[in-house]
Amino acid sequence: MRIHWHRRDLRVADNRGLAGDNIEAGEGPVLPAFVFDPAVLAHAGPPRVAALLEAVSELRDAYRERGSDLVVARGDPQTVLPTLADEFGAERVTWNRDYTRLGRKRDAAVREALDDAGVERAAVHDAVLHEPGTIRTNDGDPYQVFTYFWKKWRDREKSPAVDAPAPAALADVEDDTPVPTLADLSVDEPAASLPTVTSTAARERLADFCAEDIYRYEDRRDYPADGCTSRLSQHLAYGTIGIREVYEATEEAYARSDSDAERESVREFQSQLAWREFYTQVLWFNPSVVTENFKTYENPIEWRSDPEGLQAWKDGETGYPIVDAGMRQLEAEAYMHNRVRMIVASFLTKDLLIDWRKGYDWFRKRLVDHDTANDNGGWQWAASTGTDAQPYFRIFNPMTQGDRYDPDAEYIREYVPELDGVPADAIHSWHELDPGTREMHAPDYPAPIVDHAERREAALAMFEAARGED
DNA sequence: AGTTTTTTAGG
DNA sequence: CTAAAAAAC
Repeated sequence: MRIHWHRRDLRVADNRGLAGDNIEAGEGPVLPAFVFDPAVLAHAGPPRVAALLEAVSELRDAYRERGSDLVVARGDPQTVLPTLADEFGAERVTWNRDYTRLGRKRDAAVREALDDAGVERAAVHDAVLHEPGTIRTNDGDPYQVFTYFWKKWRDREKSPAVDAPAPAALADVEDDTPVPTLADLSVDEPAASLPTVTSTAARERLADFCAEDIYRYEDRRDYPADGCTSRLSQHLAYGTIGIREVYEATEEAYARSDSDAERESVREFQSQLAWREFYTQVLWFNPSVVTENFKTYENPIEWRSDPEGLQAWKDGETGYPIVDAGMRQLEAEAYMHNRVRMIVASFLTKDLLIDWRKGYDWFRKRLVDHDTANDNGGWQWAASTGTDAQPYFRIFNPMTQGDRYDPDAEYIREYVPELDGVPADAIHSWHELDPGTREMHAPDYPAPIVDHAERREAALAMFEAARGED
């Protein structure tokens, strides 16, 4: 018997480790298991733990429908897994590889514990189409620039989705250990209304997206009021859908297109999948990026300490409407539109001049779809500390961005009720209205807490100093 | 995956 | 004079 240890691959279909793809999977049935690891849970906020519980419950249902069960345990995996192997007489444990620093440390400890217990084990690449290290520059180095990575990624052959294991391949077991509740795990009920994070929801979403919105994606993905993005991020974060299945659906959409514009739009979406894998390989080769700048400047960057500014940012009370709308969407839905993520990240780092780590930590606790590689890559990009760091090109003007991507202020008004009924042109020129006019339009909405033009200069000076120039 | 300033074109 | 394009940062 083999145990498949589920982590961020909470599905039965298109699961390479579960299917025993490309590994010596051994004889006998597969016993699926999930371990609630306090160290991992401590790292997540309520939205992510709630989503995890939902996904694990549905996974268990899927196994029960197949006449098997998901064994649920709690504790440190390095002690739990050898115990489970012993209890069920499993001679082998498999899992899908985790590319984060924390995950790799945990997996190394589990490897050692299983070796000590005389249990065989194998880790499988599953979460990405092209595993870290397989796409390199012609000199053999991992890519640090997306464009060239993308060209190779796009042209390389992809492996197909793998089938769910047949019921006969699964262990005939029953486990009456309940999936823990939030209370069992001492985690608060999330304040946000969360998306459904299950394989069923993921498949529906993928099918819907590929039927229609994928063809508008290129033109409309940056308009947060449009809602034509895939909304697959939480599913990719938990693995409630497999990446090969996602890719195949986009290829089918490509085959159905009847114009170059539609084909380009599908490719544009696929490039977003490639961004995910680009940042995954950046993280794999540079595990310290979770806490350190990817790019080293001559001198340390002199980020400011501004607890009030940070709090206003978190609360969505900065007086910059698009920034506040984004931060309030995060609070309400544990989610934020990607364009707005860039805007609020630029605002924190380039207007408030606050260290990106403060923002990254907030996102990590709040976002239901948090993914270390993506979020860290995004934050370091915005902060000009990541790959392709460009201080001059990465200072967003929050008014211009709002005006350009939410021209009718539809998105802004949805999340900032104080601005309900205020004309779009007043919203987009909020920073230059005189206090009396602001008071007249929206007495409860704050004035801008900083002057963007001034802070833009300060940000440039901060990077000049870091670069060691006068 | 940008913004601001300067230059040029057009009425 | 405005608006679009190009250049600079």
